[in-house]
Amino acid sequence: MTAVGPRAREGGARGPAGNVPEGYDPHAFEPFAVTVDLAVFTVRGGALHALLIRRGQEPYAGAWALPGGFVLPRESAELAARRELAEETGLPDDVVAGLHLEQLRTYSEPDRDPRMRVVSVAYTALVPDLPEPRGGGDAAHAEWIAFGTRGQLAFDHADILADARERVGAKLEYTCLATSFCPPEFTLGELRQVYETVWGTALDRPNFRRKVLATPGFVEQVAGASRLTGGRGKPAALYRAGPATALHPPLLRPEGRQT
Amino acid sequence: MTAVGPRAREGGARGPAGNVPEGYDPHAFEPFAVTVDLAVFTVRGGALHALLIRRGQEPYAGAWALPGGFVLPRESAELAARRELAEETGLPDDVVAGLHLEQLRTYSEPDRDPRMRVVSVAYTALVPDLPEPRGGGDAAHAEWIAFGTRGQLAFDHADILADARERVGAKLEYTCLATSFCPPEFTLGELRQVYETVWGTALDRPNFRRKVLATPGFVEQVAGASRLTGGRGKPAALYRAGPATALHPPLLRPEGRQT
DNA sequence: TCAAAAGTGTTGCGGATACACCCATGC
DNA sequence: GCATGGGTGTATCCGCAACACTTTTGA
Repeated sequence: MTAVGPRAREGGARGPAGNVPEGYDPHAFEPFAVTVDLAVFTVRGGALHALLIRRGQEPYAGAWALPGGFVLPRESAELAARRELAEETGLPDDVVAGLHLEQLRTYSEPDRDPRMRVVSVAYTALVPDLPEPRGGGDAAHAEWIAFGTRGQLAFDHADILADARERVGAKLEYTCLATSFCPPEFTLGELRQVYETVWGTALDRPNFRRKVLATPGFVEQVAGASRLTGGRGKPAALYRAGPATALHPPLLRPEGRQT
Repeated sequence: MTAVGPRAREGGARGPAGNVPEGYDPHAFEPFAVTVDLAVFTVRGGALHALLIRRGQEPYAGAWALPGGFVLPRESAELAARRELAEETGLPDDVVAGLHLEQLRTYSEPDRDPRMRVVSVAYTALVPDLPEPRGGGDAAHAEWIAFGTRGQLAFDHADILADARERVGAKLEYTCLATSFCPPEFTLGELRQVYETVWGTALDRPNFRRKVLATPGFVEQVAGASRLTGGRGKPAALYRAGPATALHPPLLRPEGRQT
């Protein structure tokens, strides 16, 4: 079974990546399956949640797994991730099209799937607290699980989820992505809770407010609108996500780091 | 031709990523080739250089391309990248084993290679200014090219190289990776030149020195050793790379950004 | 009247920038 | 001696953390 193609490098006709030697037969060697895995996060009730799916078959039957699926022959990995996201979350396609999807990393250990060689491109998505993921089709099996609640995850999905969580925490420091966790209109208190939940830290309210407002394009005030948040207290002004993507200067989490 | 496997999702036996539906035939669909591409950088003579290879065959015959190659059936992508790096640079295997290799991103556009579907995992490596890459085998074709000098690159390799360069610039801000560009023992002036070259900015010498020395584990002084650098001037103390990997606080490049 | 949350003001400390200044070496 | 690069000291400035304080609502 050993591949003829991959080793064909004779005669200076070497194959740099993205390059196929002459006489290469696509079917001559054991193929790689290429899939996408999705680490979809939301903030719900002061806790970080991930979208997981209960597996119904071996291997890892009964375990939780990340949503995902195969990359189709004429699809980029990002498109596949977006398609799967729409299927699993039940969100309308146009909403999914506007979501921020970030490529996390590719997992390619030879034995990560016991059945065959599967190379998986992992993506991270941040979504607002949705009513419920039950949209139709695959979404029926998906559930929001509080981070760290469930035990073992299938395959290497625990690694992927941990990597994704770490990345999200770091991203909040120097990008405007926190607004992706919020509904279209939100208060600064809600935005602050996103940071506090992901970082597991309490932030100084006045200073947080100043920093956010001092970054041009991070948030834009919705004229005249306000909303009560905790039931009590002064109604808070409402804001929309602004056009900015980067955060200068960054919003650093206090104290080295805490998980 | 259209895949039976990838679409097989009937009966709740859905296939999350890293998961293969029952009855899946690995050879039933058009396979994906999985390769690695390497963006290898060095600093030579005050300019950033990338390791490139001149293509000898169509498509893109005569154009420059990134080194890389196929991931073998029992190999992770990182291992493949390390193996290719050893082959292309002619460095001894044990040196390559210690080098920092970072996964950049995966490129999966369906038509990035006109011949077949190739999904490529790109890696970035930072190496000291080596004598010459001519070691043997493939390395004979590799050359260090000053960044931006050569015109069109093959495939989407110009995108990959640009992404890698951007990432390297950002990484210098908050990691200790700059020492990877330096020989085992180096002066602070050489380290500063790495930053100045990659960022294209002049840095204040005294302040740079203080920042580097203020970060525990970034560099360690080699006791008693010193070396002349520009031929003239006071001999500079020699330093080794320390055990630290992260930079707290970060070493920010002045003024928003300049390419 | 009290609690809770939003919003504003102010102060003080730490760190970085921007220099001035000495040291050692080659020409 | 002078140019060149290494190394040290220092004043000023800016940012931000920490906290006090006012405002507006529900109970």
